[in-house]
Amino acid sequence: MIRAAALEFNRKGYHNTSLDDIAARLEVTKPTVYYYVTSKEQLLFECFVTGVERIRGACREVRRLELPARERLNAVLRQYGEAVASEFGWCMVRAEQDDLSPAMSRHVKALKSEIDQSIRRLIREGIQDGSIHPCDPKMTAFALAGALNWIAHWYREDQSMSGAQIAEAFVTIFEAGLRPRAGTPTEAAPRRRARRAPTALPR
Amino acid sequence: MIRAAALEFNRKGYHNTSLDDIAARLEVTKPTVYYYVTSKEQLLFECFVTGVERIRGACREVRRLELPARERLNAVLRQYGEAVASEFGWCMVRAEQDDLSPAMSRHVKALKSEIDQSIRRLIREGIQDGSIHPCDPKMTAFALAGALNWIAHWYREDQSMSGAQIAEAFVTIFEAGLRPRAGTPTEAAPRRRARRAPTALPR
DNA sequence: TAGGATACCTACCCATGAGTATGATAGACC
DNA sequence: GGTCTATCATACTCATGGGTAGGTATCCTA
Repeated sequence: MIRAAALEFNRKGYHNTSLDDIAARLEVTKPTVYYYVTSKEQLLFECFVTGVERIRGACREVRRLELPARERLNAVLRQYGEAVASEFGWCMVRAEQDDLSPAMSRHVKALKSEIDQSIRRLIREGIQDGSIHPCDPKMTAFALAGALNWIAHWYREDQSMSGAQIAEAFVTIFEAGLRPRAGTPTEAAPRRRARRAPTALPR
Repeated sequence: MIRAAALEFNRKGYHNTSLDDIAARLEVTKPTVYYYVTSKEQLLFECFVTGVERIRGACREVRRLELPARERLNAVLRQYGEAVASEFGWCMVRAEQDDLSPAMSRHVKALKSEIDQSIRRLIREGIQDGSIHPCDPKMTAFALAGALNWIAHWYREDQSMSGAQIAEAFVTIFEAGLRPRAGTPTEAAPRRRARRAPTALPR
């Protein structure tokens, strides 16, 4: 039921999906849907919760691990990425508070905030235990979550990479950053266009 | 006009904003709005284009610069971040193809793809000229764009940081990555919880 | 000062889609 | 064989909101 809703929201967006569409996918009629749920927004909410629970679970899991915070963070990010690439990713990421009643909206916000705080905490711990380079935990958490959330916007099942592979690739990028490291083969090219800067950088 | 629409979409989302709302903000009535635009979706489209043009401009600008590709990329990312933090950020980022007619949807997709390709190209060039650490250009571009796009979801004008400041913070994060670098003071703590790993990492 | 263009209004139409009233079928249990 | 409950359908109601028909006031120009 909620899975059918998730798949349909995925395809056409929340507002462009009618309950008749969802009913049609299940090969029943609209009143049957209302036999199981009380409203369309409840459907969206359930989809959201289903997806988000996986991430919350991962946050709880890593508490028990005796690992540097960066590795615990990576584990959470991997689960996060897979969750966003799942059929509930769309709902998790795109469930706007505008689409929900104030009560449910508060609930959604609370869950999102909890995850955000977990990530920030892991970053802070990582800075303390030396496994993460000092940075602004808030901005960094936003950057990480944003990159992963965005997966829901471009990823579709038929893609060549699995959710896990994407998550892994992202973790690698986050860890390393773009700047070349000493001791890594980087083609050692003599920076072709980099002779000088005749114009100032905009901004 | 399109600015008013953008602000209203920002507040309540596209589908939850009626043309009466937009008209009310301008202190006119709905037919007046239709005097200037032909449809609601055209309004969304115009907002989108307005925001995206800034980024396209930045992509063109940096072509002229004689700088390592990483610096040119950073310049684009800064403009990108500021654009997303602007009043048109919401429309740029959230304009779903589901909400637009096939023709406009194609147009939107083409513009988005153009920017995506520009970023990938800069990454490839950076890897070649040695200013960017070897990585998967496609995934990296997705990660960068995702992190920046996500700004539109959480940033609101009254925030303490300006769009430029956020963009700058993000560029720093992307460049450095999370891993601590040799020679940087990182509290040099003896990785407190990191004695051993009694449990396997999930996944 | 007539004619037209610009900018705006009041009052409507109508398709869509969320949600419901009411009743049918089919198995379970007595 | 009756009735009770779970499951589902037909056939509605009704608010919302995109879009339009047709008219008016202002102002510019000839």
